[in-house]
Amino acid sequence: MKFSKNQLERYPIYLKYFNELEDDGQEYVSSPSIAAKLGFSEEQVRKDLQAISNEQGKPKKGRSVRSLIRDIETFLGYKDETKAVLIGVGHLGGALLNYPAFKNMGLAIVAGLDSDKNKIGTSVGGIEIYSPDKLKEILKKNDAKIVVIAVPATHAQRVADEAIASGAKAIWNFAPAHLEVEENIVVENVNLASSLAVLSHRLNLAVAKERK
Amino acid sequence: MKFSKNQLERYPIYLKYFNELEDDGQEYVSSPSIAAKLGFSEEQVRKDLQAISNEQGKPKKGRSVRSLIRDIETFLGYKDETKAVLIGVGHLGGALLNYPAFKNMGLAIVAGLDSDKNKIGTSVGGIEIYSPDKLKEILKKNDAKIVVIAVPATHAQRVADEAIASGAKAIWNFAPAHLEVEENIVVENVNLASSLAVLSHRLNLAVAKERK
DNA sequence: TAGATTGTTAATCGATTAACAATC
DNA sequence: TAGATTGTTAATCGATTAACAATC
Repeated sequence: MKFSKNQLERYPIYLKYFNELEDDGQEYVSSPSIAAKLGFSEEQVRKDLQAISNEQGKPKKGRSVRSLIRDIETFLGYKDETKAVLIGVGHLGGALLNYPAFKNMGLAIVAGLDSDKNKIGTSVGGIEIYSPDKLKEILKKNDAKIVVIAVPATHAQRVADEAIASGAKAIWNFAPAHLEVEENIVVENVNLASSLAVLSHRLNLAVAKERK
Repeated sequence: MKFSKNQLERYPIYLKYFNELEDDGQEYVSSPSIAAKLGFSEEQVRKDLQAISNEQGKPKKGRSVRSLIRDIETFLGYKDETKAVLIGVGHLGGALLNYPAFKNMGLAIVAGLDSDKNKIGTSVGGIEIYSPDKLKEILKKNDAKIVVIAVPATHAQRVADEAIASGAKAIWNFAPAHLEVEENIVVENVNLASSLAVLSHRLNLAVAKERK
């Protein structure tokens, strides 16, 4: 089974919703109701859930909320802790170190790195800050494969190169920069400019439509 | 011409690259070279650029870097300032108020709102913080249509409802929550859980491949 | 039973890729 | 001129949607 980027992005959205349903004490949920709530088509919901669930849905009832939560969490790897190192403890990096939701997603940021001597040795969000030259050591010691990059765009490529040289296999890039990496390295960009481009374009369409 | 989400997301990536080329003094750029650099196909690059550019490309040379920059900036609306109000001046909200790149994208956050009395009246990243009950007034005074939501997930829906009731037409949602809004309201989510899901899945595939 | 919902197979749609003549 | 690159039209591919029998 192959999962497209769009499809993968939907699973955390389902999971969020199912957790709310469970908190409300709801035992079963049907594809049509999920579709209506989340704004997807019901066929898509069925396909998505079939692809990752072990338990069959029950005609007339739907699927067990609890088993869906378990199956999505397993699929997304929320059950086993994945370790990561963050580079760049500026405003954004600091916010990421303080982001409480990561631990529910199985992501543990084990260290923050920053070249600012005033930051080294302090801790942010309960996570210790080290000098960037400790990267290799820290990755190795923790068997961490993910590096989160939150440095200014001008430094992002250099930092990425260093991360890869130090053994990183995946880069979660928050810097507004395109990174060139060898093909066996995974890069996922959180590109606010791209997100804003989508927002602006849709807003313009909506405004134009209203004027009509 | 209709623009897909994916396509819209590519334009800021092109723009970033073209700005680098211009800084290097390069006058023309060809689709094949762009494709090689950014990891897109050359057909896609040609289609994307044709869709938004006024100037034709020149066989054997490519397209004028300067005119591409101008055309993408115009298309993305970077030339005229769009105003927004941010709600939730926590770690993430504070980072957004300090994010310098927004002004290059034509986005001006004119105010931050937070219910914390210790924050009200202070300024973060040069932007003043107000009480949330000032939302309507601030949106109106600035003719702002975009509300940036950076509150905890549990408050996000309520804040979104208030924003819409106060006249917001678009919501840039950084809270890890699915928002239900009327259909004429534009919502763009920056969902770190979704982004991480893509990263993790690809990393798992890459690791599995390596083991083979 | 009737009806809602499932799972599966087929059809559609849209985005991406390929092909190729035109051009500097 | 030869060759690289363009713009455009056609083909392919993959994701989404539709259709429908099976089932509780």
